[in-house]
Amino acid sequence: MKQANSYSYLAQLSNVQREAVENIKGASMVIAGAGSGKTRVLTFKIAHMLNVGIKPYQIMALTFTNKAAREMKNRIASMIGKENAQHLWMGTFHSIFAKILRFEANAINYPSSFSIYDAQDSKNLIKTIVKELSLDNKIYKEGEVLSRISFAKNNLISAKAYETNPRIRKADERARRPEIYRIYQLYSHRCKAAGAMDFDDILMKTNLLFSQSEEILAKYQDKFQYILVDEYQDTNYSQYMIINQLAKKHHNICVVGDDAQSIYAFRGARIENILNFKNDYPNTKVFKLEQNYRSTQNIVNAANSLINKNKHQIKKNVFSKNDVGNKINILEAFTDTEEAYIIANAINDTHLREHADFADFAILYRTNAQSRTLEDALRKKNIAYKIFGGISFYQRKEIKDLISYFRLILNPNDDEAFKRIINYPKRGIGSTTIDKLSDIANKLGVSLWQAASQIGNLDIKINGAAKNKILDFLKMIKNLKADVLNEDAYETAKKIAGESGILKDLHNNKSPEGISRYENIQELLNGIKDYSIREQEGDIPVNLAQFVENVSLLTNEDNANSELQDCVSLMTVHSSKGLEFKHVFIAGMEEELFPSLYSNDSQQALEEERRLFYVAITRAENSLHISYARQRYRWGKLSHCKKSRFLDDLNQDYVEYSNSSAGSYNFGNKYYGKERAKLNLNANKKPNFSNYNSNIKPKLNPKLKLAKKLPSQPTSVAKIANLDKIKVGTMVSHKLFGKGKVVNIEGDAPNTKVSIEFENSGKKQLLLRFAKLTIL
DNA sequence: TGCGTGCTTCTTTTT
DNA sequence: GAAGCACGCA
Repeated sequence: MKQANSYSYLAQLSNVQREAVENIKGASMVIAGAGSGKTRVLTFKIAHMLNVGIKPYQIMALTFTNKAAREMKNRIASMIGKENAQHLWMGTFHSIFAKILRFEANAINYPSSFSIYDAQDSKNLIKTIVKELSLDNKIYKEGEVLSRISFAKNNLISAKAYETNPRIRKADERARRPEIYRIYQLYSHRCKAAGAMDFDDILMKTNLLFSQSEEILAKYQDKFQYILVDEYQDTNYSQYMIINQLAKKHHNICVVGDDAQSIYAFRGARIENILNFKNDYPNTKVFKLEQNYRSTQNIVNAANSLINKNKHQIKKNVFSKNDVGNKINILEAFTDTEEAYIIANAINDTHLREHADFADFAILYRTNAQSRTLEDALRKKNIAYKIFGGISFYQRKEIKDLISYFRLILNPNDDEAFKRIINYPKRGIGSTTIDKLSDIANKLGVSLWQAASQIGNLDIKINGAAKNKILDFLKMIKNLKADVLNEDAYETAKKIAGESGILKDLHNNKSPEGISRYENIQELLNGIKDYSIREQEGDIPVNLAQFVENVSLLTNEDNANSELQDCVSLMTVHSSKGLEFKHVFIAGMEEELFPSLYSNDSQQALEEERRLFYVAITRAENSLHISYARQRYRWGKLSHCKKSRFLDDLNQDYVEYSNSSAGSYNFGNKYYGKERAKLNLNANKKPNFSNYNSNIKPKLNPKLKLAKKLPSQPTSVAKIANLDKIKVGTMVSHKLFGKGKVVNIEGDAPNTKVSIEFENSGKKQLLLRFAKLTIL
């Protein structure tokens, strides 16, 4: 044990922070207001625990993202040395317990190489089940069924318990979805047969494991004598029970959180977990961190005035002793495009005037779809940016395809992976053959792989050609399987990408998206290389299995483009949790967007949205700009918007309004002035959008490598070049229908419908958005 | 069996 | 805006 004077780091903490850090034994709860140094307390506490002689492998620290875990680990390593920090059990609930489940897989009758189904896999499976049960897929929408199943799992309700629970069944009947229990049952069976778990299973099976075997539970209770949980307000019942069981023996548990920042109820998070913690552990010591070290007084005060409108909360007095700072700027723009331009300009101006780094800026929004307009504006200004979240790298088609090869090789029973790649790249195994194969598999109660393996022995109505093609496919997978466990991950992955034909297929595709997909595959391979270098311990190379086990649990934040250093961050408010920026812009502060349309029906949902806004505001250190647009392009249509009610919740002493027409807005008006002229906008006049063309693409700076976007839908000739040239009477030609004459045009772009009298096939009405027309 | 086109539908947040 | 589906042709 070290001498007291070696704890000099404790001097860097405030009194309360220090007390919380030094309280190691027993149950404790740290209620940490936004910006109060919560992460600091956690890192110092863990470092301190190690310093007083607790072994790193006795500590389990659960964080909300892998990135948070990694950063914390690094900070601890810099305080007490890498050696110790490495052996901490630190990560998300999902990654830590997946690790344990792989180790104990036997006990719950799973292969230790079980696959993890992501949301897309789960939805696909549900879709096939709904079809098989001949249910109406309009009533049993896969997303809704999945969230119902997810709700059950997060509350530890098994398929059997679901069936026999009258209250749940009634609720389903009232919602006119009485058959969900059957889908749930089949879904569970299929996952089991495929050796797969979905996200919620990881937590549920952990509970199962612990309740099933006292021996195993005791083992982990004794192993993890000290448990720390970050973001405790966002844990659900299933997570709560895991923690509860593990801590039952030694009672050394420390939870950290802020009820005001609970924003994941939609995922089953229970704010009560934090409100009731004291009931579970009567001797709990509570530490309240109330001083905000992050933001100016104006920002903190405004945030307080907002959150005070919520009824459900632990009363706290969050305060700041920083500068008063500027008032919060609230801007009204005419359109979403203009809003984006103003933000881009503001960032550029502040960058030039105050020499602020671009990395000091963040633009936050409620929905991922909003990023598009903002991106366009930033690109037009040549401002580098990176997007967190959105379609994550690992969700891309080509990436999922390659990873499905990995998954199938490691776990041949993985049906979702099997279906994905059996005919990609094209091998002439079409849907008819796959349907037949699924039928067989279902009848025998086995996986597709097993059904396919027996294809030679059975009297099956799959013709010779298809049979041979399937056998070839099986052979290829088996060959690749041979060296997967021994060789180094990168080499194996490269081999698979080559031999599966994926690389060749993408290489042959010279369209922009084909090229970008090829690049993405290369990026994944490089990522695997980086991963194995990072994770390697000693001389043993990291094999592919280790990579794949983790890849499904990587979060959006984990793969943010790391090459780009000095760039503006774009993300949803949800992803911004735990981060801070000098200058924050919150865009799209409009009714039905923020608060979301879906939160209208309940007070609870509205309060969660308000907490979400609170989280957004409290990300800002120095300056905060909130904006809303009067009109916005949404779902392909320009629609009117109303200012968000939350803006009126803010105490008006701390805010300052401006609007883009006043001309006094101090961010320079070069750009939006021009835009306005084009739009024919005027403060006193109703805006006229007849000249508004949302299809103008910004000129891109080719030198800037920016976040990749998915290819959009094919753009038609008419849409880009000839829209204004098509009038009644114009002669056009269509690939399918031949020559014709325009006889009528109705509706505004992009929903313009044209009626054309074709010489051969008569009158047809086409939607200009899709129709490819050549003007003659 | 594969592929292109046209059309419908549903629009939140994420481990 | 984008995914999914149906249809019809090769």
